[in-house]
Amino acid sequence: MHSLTEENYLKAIYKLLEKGEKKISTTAIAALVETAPASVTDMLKKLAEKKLIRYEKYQGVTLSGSGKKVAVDIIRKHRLWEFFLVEKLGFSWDQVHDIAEQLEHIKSEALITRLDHFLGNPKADPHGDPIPDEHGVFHALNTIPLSAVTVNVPVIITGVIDHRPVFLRFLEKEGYALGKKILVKEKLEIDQSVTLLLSGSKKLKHISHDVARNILVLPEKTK
Amino acid sequence: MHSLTEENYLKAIYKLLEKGEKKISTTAIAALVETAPASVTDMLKKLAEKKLIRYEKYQGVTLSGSGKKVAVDIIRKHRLWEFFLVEKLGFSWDQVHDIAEQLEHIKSEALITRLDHFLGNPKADPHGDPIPDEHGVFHALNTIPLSAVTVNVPVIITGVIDHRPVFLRFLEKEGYALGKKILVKEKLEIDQSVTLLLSGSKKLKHISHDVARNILVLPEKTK
DNA sequence: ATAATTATTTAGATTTGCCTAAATAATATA
DNA sequence: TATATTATTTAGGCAAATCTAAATAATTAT
Ligand SMILES: [Mn+2]
Ligand SMILES: [Mn+2]
Ligand SMILES: [Mn+2]
Ligand SMILES: [Mn+2]
Repeated sequence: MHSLTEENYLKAIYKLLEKGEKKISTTAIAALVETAPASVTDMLKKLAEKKLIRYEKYQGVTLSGSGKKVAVDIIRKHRLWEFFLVEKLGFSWDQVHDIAEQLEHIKSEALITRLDHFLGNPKADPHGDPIPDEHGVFHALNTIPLSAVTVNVPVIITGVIDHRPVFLRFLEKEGYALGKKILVKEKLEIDQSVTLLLSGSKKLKHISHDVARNILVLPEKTK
Repeated sequence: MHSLTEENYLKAIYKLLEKGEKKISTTAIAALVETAPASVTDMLKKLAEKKLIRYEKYQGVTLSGSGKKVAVDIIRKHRLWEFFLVEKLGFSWDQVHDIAEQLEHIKSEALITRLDHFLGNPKADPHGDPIPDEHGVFHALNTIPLSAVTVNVPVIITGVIDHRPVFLRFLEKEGYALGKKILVKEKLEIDQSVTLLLSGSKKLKHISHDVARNILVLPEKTK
C-alpha cells in the first residue's frame, strides 16, 4: 500500500507529464506538492526504490507503469467524489476540490465501484475533466477553447481549463455552466476578445481572450 | 486541528467511558487503538497538554469537555457515513465499519452538514446506534436486550450490541434486521435460550442466550 | 570558455507516532 | 505485612516526512 504522501507525489508528477514535457523537474514537483525541493529529492529516491518512478539524479523523473496506475486511480477517485459532492450533496463547482483532495485517499476498491455505479458511471467531473474507468482508460472529448471557435457556429460548454474557485465563481455568476449553449457573434481582431450569446439570455456578452481560452467547448450535437 | 491519531485515541477513551467506568486505564486504551501501552502513555501526555483529557500518571484518564466534543463529532461522522454506505451504496451492515473508520476523519463541516441533510437526518446508523446531532446531542432509544423481553409481548429489532461482522452476517442469514418484529414464545429456564417467531416466517426459531442478549429491541409502537 | 546564476542534492535536524527493555508504582496474594 | 504479580511509566531508538543551510552540478550569460 502507498501512503497518502506518496499518492500526492505521484499525482503531481502525472499532472506535470500531462501538460507536455517528458521529464519532470524537482522544483516543478516541489511547487505542486508545496514542499521544499530537498524534500522532493528524498521522496523521489523512495519512489524510485519502489519502482513507481524512473529517476536518475539531476536527470528529472518520469512515471513507471505502476506509478501511472496509482496516479490515474487517485484521479479517478478525486473526480468521482467531486461529481458526488456536486450532484448529490449540492455543492457548487468551486467548493469541491479541497474536500475531494481528502476523499481521494480513502482506500476501498468496493467503495469506488459502488460509488461509480450509484452516480451512474459519470464520464466527466463538475469541471468537465474526464473520469477514467476502472481500467484507467480516459474517454476524453475533443474539446477546443472558446477562444478558437468559429463565429456563428453553436457550441456547448464542456469544461474549464482554469480551476481556481475565483474563476469558477465568476463563470457561475455570469451564467456559464457545463451543457450551456454559446453562439459566438464576433471575435475582435485587436484584443481577441469575444462577443457571444449565452443560451437563456438575449443580451450579448463580451469576454476577454483570457477568459475565453479557459472555457472548453464542443460543436453542438456531435454524434 | 487534531491529527487522525489523536482523534482515534479520543474516540477510544470515549467508548471506554461509555461502558461504565469513570477512569480509563492505559492498557484498555492500548487494546482499543492496537498499540503498546508505552505509546499510549506518550499520547496521553500530549492530549493532556492540549487539554483534551484530564490525566495524572497512574491515575487513569477522563475526557475534558473539548475532548468529548471531538470524540462525539467523530462518532457522528462515522455513523452518518455508515448510514450512507448502507442506504445509498447498498453495502450490507457487516461491510461498512472499516470504510467508515477512514471516512470519519475527513475534515469538512459543510460536508457533514450536507451529507446529514442528503440522508434525511437519520437518527440511527445501520447497527441501531444513535447518531448525535450537530450539537453532539444523542437521541437514544430506551432499548432492552432480546434476552430480557417478556414472553408474548411483540417487540421490534432496533440494534445490536455485538458488532462483529461474523455476528452480523449470522443475523442477516437468519433473517434478522432492524425494524423486524419478534414475538418471544418461550424462555428456557435451564440455559436462558429463547424460542421466538420472526415476522415473515411461520417457523419457530431457537437462539441461545448469548445471541439474544446481543440483539436490542423495543416494545412495538412506543409513542 | 569563463563566470554567474539557477537547480538539485547532501548533511544534519526536527516532529509525530511508534517500538522494546528497564524501572517503578500499584495491586493482589500469601 | 511482606512478597509476588501486574500495570504504568521512563529511557533510548527508529521510520516517515519535513525543514534549513551548505555543497555540487547544470545551465545561462558574458
Ligand atoms: Mn479537483
Ligand atoms: Mn475537477
Ligand atoms: Mn462502526
Ligand atoms: Mn455502527
